[in-house]
Amino acid sequence: MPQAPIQSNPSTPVWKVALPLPLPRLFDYLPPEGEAATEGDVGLRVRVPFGSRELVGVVAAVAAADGDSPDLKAALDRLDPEPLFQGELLESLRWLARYTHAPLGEVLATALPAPLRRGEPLPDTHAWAWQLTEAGLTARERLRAGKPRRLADRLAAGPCDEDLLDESEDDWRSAARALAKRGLAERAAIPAVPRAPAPQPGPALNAEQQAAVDAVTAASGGFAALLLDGVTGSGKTEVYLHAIADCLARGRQALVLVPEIGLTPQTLARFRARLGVPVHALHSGLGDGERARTWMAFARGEARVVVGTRSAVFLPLPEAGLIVIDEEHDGSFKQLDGIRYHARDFALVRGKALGVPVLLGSATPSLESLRNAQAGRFQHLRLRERAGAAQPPRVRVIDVRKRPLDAGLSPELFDAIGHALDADGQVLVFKNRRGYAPVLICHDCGWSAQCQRCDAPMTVHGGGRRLQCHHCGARRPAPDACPDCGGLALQAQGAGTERIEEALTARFPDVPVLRIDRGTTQRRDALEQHLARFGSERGILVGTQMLAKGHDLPQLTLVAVVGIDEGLFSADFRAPEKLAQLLIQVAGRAGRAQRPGEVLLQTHHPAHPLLATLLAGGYGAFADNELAQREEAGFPPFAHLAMLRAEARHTDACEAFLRAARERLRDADPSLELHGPLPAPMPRRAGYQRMQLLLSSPERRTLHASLDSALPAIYALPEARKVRWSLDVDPLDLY
DNA sequence: AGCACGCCGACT
DNA sequence: GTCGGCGTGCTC
Repeated sequence: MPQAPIQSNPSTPVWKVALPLPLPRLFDYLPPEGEAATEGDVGLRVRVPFGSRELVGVVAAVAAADGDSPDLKAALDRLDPEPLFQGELLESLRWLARYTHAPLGEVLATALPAPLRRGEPLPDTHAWAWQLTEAGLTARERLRAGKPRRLADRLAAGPCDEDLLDESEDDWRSAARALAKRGLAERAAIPAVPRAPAPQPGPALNAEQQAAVDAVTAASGGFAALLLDGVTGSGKTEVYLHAIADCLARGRQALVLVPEIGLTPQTLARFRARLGVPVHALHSGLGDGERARTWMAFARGEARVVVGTRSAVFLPLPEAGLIVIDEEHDGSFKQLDGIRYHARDFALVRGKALGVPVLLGSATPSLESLRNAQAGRFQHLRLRERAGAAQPPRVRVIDVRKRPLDAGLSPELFDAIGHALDADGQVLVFKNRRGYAPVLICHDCGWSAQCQRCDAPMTVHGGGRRLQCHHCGARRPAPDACPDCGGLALQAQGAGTERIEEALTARFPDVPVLRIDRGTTQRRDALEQHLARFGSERGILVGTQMLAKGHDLPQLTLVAVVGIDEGLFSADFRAPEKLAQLLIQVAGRAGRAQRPGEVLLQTHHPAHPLLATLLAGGYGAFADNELAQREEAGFPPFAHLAMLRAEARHTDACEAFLRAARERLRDADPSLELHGPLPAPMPRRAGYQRMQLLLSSPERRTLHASLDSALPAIYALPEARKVRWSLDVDPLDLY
């Protein structure tokens, strides 16, 4: 039925609703008939008519309607009795919308689990308990000895929480089913109440760890940013666990953010075993329902600890006590599409608003964080000692110039691998390129296999039989003959993990070789399973990024890193930082236990300053040097960047939009540095042409002020409707 | 972002 | 003669 427009009194307050649309404004609605809009409605989820459809939005403000807005429609529904977004979270999300220059409605939608975003009712977060029935109470003593009897005996003392059963009884579920089938026991919903923590003691802390824990404890009760800068194996996690245990003991909630590959069953098990309270996990592998339940359990103050990836930074924390960001330098904290937020930076904003300490840990801190520590904004805590008896690995550079290579591996490397295997050690060969080979070329005419939809060569897979584009996912069989000259001299050029695996298998036929990359290891827990099967026998692991951290491999005695030369000469100003972090992280995998480890770096540029600095002075020396260079060149953290990107079928539409946008920005602030429009480093991707305009300013405020004043005009550009455009504040890649 | 309205090609 | 292509305009 069409909604009749209702004439409203211009001074009556209305709902200003943030809707999940790429439009930078709020929409006015009257509350449903018979209801009044009050200040207490701010943060409420509401269902509203919008054009010919219905949307779920959030009341962002209650105020008089805009004078010039058309006749108002009434909202259809209040979705919750109380506002879902309240207090600190709502204010921090408003900050995020301003900072990313994104519409508030899109930011709020991003912060919600999908079912709540769709307007579904709030999920139950009741805990479940088991109890004996009347029949069970009388029949218990007649039960035969066994698991059901043991469970019944336990329940005779009173109802028992499933979480507690999980911790103390194995296989209680089948016992419970058996009892339930005979009507002796039943499952009942009970209110979820945070349990008093029962922490288990861990290993004794060394002096540096204790000092770090003390610093966090001393900071509790107010905001503080603490950078825990600790070499690999120095026991950062122990510091987190102590700080979290202290937070729990004060009756407060703790949020732990970890990179995508850091959230393993092992990590969770360690947290659970030590903290003695339920530890919630939050990551993309979870179902929608579970994510929504976790969100609500935190909103209701029932849940205490969460270990989660990027999006966990949006959890409500009404009783917050501590935020931890592990591997704070990791790029996966930055979202690359939709709302382009950085979870580490947003966590700092939330910590400040909540008045709780934020602990950022890394063996290889980002240059941004090191700069903040130098400037006194972060407390700098250092862990220099490796915990236990572990020795730092020896690092050796292999000069491969003029050496014959097999799959990119030098004879010296094969020898070193052979020796390590002879000593019953495990070997890791790290190559940051998956597939068989990065390109297929014709040795007769020079043709190479390019993706039809991207400006990129196709990667060779399947031992040379298939071609795959790593940018758009296109696949096709490799041709038998050159499509250009018809010749049969097609060659896979270069080497990826697959080809290295092949070469190693050929060279060491009696040794297991396991390849780990996104091709072999899609699922979250597959890495664990593969490594478990690999065991602690002698063998070779070949892999990408995925192997740089996470799982402990105590038998690893040799780590070889090949293919670092691209990183030494990349155009990306962050390439040296990424490479240094990668080398340190990978090297950290060697010799984590009693056996001393060795790291081999294979390169054509053994005298490169990055390697020299890193080897002589470690990550700290590299970082000092790199910060000086960034300052010299006017790059972050000494300048502040934003990237305006546009994509369209035709490049002229992109260019027209970015030129017009540049004029608006120039008008807003003549001092703003503008670079472009330029073609993106890969100009065509999945059939779309892409261009970009880089904004840079030494002052963050200047950058944001210019964007604030120019963006309304940019939204309104006629050229804007012919492209897909986006703004990325603090871009990580200039791509 | 959707979705409707609106003017030009190959089909029952 | 219609179904449908996606250009463009709007959404309280």
